[in-house]
Amino acid sequence: MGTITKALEMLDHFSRHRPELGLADFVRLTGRDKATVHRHLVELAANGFLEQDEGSRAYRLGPAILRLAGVRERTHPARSVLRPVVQALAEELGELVHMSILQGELLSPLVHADPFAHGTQVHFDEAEMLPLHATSSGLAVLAFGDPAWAEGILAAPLPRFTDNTETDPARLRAMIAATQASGIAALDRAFDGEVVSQGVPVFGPDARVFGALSVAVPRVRAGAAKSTEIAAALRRGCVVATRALGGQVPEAHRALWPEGN
Amino acid sequence: MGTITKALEMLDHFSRHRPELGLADFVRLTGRDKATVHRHLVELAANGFLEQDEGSRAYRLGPAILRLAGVRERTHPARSVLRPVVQALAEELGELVHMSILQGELLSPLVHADPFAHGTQVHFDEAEMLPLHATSSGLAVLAFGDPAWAEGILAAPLPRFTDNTETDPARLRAMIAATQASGIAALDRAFDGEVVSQGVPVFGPDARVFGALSVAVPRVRAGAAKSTEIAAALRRGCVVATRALGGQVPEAHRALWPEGN
DNA sequence: ACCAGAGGTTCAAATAATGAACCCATCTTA
DNA sequence: TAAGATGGGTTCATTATTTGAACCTCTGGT
Repeated sequence: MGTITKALEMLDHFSRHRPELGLADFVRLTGRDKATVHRHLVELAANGFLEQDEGSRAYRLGPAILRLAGVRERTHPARSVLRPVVQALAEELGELVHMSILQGELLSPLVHADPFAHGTQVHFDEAEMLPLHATSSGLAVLAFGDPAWAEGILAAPLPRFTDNTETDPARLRAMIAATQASGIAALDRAFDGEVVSQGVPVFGPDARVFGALSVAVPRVRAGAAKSTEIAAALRRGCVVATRALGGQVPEAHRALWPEGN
Repeated sequence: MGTITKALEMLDHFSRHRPELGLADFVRLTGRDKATVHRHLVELAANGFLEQDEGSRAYRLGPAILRLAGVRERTHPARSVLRPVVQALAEELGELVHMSILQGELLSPLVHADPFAHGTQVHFDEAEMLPLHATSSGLAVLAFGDPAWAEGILAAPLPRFTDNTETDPARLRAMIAATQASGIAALDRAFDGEVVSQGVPVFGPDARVFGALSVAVPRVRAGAAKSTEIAAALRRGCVVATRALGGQVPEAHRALWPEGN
């Protein structure tokens, strides 16, 4: 392992619950010699990747990271980063794939790709906001977002879009539980009367739900084999999209969407 | 220079105008051997600090940076990072110092510190939004923000707060020019009839104005000596605050607020 | 007055970084 | 189409940088 990697890996030890770490903490966490660790810390700090608290001498993430993140966001915004991911999935599956981000109590479509591989296609409007309880994307977000927040959504009156739209909180809770168990949300004609869809959550920094990735198939083409194929692709997609955003899958759920790497 | 620094400095070559760089570009920019540069690039990419375009093989800033920036923002938000800067300035000068951030066409106070060193104090309300044309903070932002945007502000009717509030666009343009030349905005009783103030801009990522740092003094204590002292402190403050935010002073104006380092 | 644990430093020994030369594409241009 | 130029990437002996045991100093607890 190169010196650069050793130094950069130290940055990974910071998190919401560990905002500051001292020299001794790093020695424990890395298992490396104190002198080595100290030199790495000093060098990271000299470059602004860490800064040291005057009083406690503890280290925290530095401002240089903010600057670089600003550059990345301006030059490669989430949308342009996710587009190739969505397109690759769509081409692989031959079906419509879309990525939406959570905004308040609705999902806002960010990118979609339709391979036009078949005669019948799913209609998708990027300007239309998606409800949480009636789409597979939404179900995925409800299942892996903050539970108290999800309860709040279920508590409000829920609109019905088709005969298959579920609006009963108790049954929705069961569907959320099933999604939490499998890692994949699946809905049959709940929003559009001709569409069957599956979705996975996508996580942002600090392992919070950022949005969802979903595949929508015309009912006429849906089937067990196709469903299995899509689920497998989405499991990968969850990890790829999360990684592209600099996000991370919550530790507790990591087994649901195995790391390809 | 350590290996870590060599690798990290490569990240600094990315900017809005240079979102992607190839191996040969880095060789030119760093002057180092191609093999060395390549190994550094690979190691940075392996840690997610860079990612490589499949097609062009060029490198761009990677998602790991976003993740770390998210952690830093959650654990050390701008306000808490700037508080010690503002407090140190206030104690050094014995006067009220505040930092405000630009929100639309007004400045929103973020932190302030009052050393209570004298009998007469400046009244400061953190809940009150500050106008751009009548405060030194605002003048600083107008002077170093986007010129077209600043013109738009001057084009609208401007409220008058005291007898000294300047509302004439032509005269305001002259004051902006003076601020651009000196690097310090100064106003005498333009917003509060008893207060004299000076301000400097603070820049965020990508060298755009983020807000302003300002010192307000009761008119009765104002004077040439004090004004000079404050200006010197603010020149430093601009650089310190900008750096704390991960921002950068625009290249063209760097001489106005010399780097302490 | 002592000990434990923190941050930080030193210098010989050893490991990891280095760079000249090389390979293989693709793209220009003669 | 052949020769040259440019770009990405790799190899391996040489070299220089990183490494870690021991040491220093300070603070807080008992």
